[in-house]
Amino acid sequence: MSEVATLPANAVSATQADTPSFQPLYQQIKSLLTRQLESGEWRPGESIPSEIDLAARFNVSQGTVRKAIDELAGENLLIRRQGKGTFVATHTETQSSMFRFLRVRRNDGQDEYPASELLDVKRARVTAEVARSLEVPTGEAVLVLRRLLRYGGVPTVLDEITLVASMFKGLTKEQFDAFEGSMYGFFETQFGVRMLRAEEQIKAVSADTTTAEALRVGMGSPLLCVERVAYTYGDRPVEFRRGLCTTRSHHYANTLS
Amino acid sequence: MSEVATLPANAVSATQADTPSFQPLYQQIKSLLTRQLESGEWRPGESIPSEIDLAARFNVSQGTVRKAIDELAGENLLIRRQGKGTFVATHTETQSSMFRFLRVRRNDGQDEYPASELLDVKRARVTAEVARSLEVPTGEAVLVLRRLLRYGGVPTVLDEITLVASMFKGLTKEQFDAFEGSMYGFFETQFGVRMLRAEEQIKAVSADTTTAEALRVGMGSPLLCVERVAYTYGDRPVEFRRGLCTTRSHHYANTLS
DNA sequence: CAGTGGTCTAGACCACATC
DNA sequence: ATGTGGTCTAGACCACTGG
Repeated sequence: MSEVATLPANAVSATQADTPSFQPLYQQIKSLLTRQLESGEWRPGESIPSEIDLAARFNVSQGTVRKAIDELAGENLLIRRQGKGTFVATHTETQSSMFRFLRVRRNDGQDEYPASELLDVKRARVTAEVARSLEVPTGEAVLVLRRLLRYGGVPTVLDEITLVASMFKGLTKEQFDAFEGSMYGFFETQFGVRMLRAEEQIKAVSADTTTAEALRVGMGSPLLCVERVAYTYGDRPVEFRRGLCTTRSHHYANTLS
Repeated sequence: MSEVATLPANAVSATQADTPSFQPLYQQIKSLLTRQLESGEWRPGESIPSEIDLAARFNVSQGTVRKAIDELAGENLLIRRQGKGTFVATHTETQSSMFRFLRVRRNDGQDEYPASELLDVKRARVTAEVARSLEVPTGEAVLVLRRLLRYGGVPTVLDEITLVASMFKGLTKEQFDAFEGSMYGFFETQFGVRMLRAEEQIKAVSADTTTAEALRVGMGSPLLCVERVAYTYGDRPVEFRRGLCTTRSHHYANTLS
């Protein structure tokens, strides 16, 4: 009972009839696991302890741990692999995990992953509008990356990415170019910043001169404007991104259910 | 044991070591429930039997039924309500259930549901392109509805909706106008066609003359073009929709996770 | 083979809604 | 008070993985 440091000494018992705001045991376990994930107790790609281990640590039944892990897996924080274990999700492993947040697809339905070219990295002060999205004071120091995605060599998406500078200390173009893998994989391994969730707002706009040139389309051509705010643990926003996307041979794909 | 007609006499036992393709019991229960939903055994909005009832009917434990229902609820086919029961999902009940598939939001973040105006209903033959999406032969008889969505009186989305005629026999503009509620609610109650899932492809286009007029924007203005294929039970496509959307004061919202 | 996650059971009790 | 879904347990066994 007193053997494990991570045991939740303050865990409420399963029965708590008079508690005004009832929280199930498995939710508490989930919170504990989330906190440990956030603190970096287990690195991305590593396995967490087995369900039986955790059940013993937390002094609950396996089924309760199971339900907590089920939810975390449903939120893509963990990945279950039968026979092997439960692993911390990462943006670095498979192609599909690297492009989990990319919704741009070919019109003919074939799978194709784009090549990314970082155009430049600049230090700047955040504008009022973006500051609101990032929940930081206006004028906060930020990094602004510009990036081009090419599908089969064809320039298709021009991204402008704003990051809170304090979380990405020392980020340079050279460091980025030396990295193999996706941008979120880069953030994860180099800065320990894990993108868990994002909200996107899509509009239609006309290409301005410089964008038209970069994407090789006519001035004034219609483009998708995809604005994204990406969040890490605790719903903390850490990235604002505005992507301009040609839809000659690609589209933005979404599933409703 | 022999009292209930719906009992699955052919349910495999829980253990089946040598079966090449193993299917868990709860998946079989899920299939049975899905079939009964599809057959209209329980109407949208009605409650299905309690977990205990179903467990007895199917001769399995309550936990197994629970897991089956959990998945169906996760797929939005059923809705659980603690203390009351489990209900067949519907597009007719609450505001939010009526607009479950609508992703157009105000830029300022306020909630607002649009007013719908059906412009016309026409009989036609399906084009090759749409036929492919609907998985019917080219030239199949279809209904084509045109509709305008207004947010706060401002025309914002112009939809052209193609339906396989054989599933919507007798649909007229008058019948539609007499109906209170959303379009999918109309389809559900009048024709028994339930939209369960949809895939959307989004592009940016320039407004043509007639669209510009309907949406009160300049000729050539950039618009979102949202193409949707909606599916009913068994992943059967039953609707193709092309929406043209102004994004002056609205946007298309999406969550990535 | 041992260890992991995945399924299934039976039973107890809790929270919520309704009568 | 009763019936519903929701939580939790303890234990058994299955399917998958890797040494």
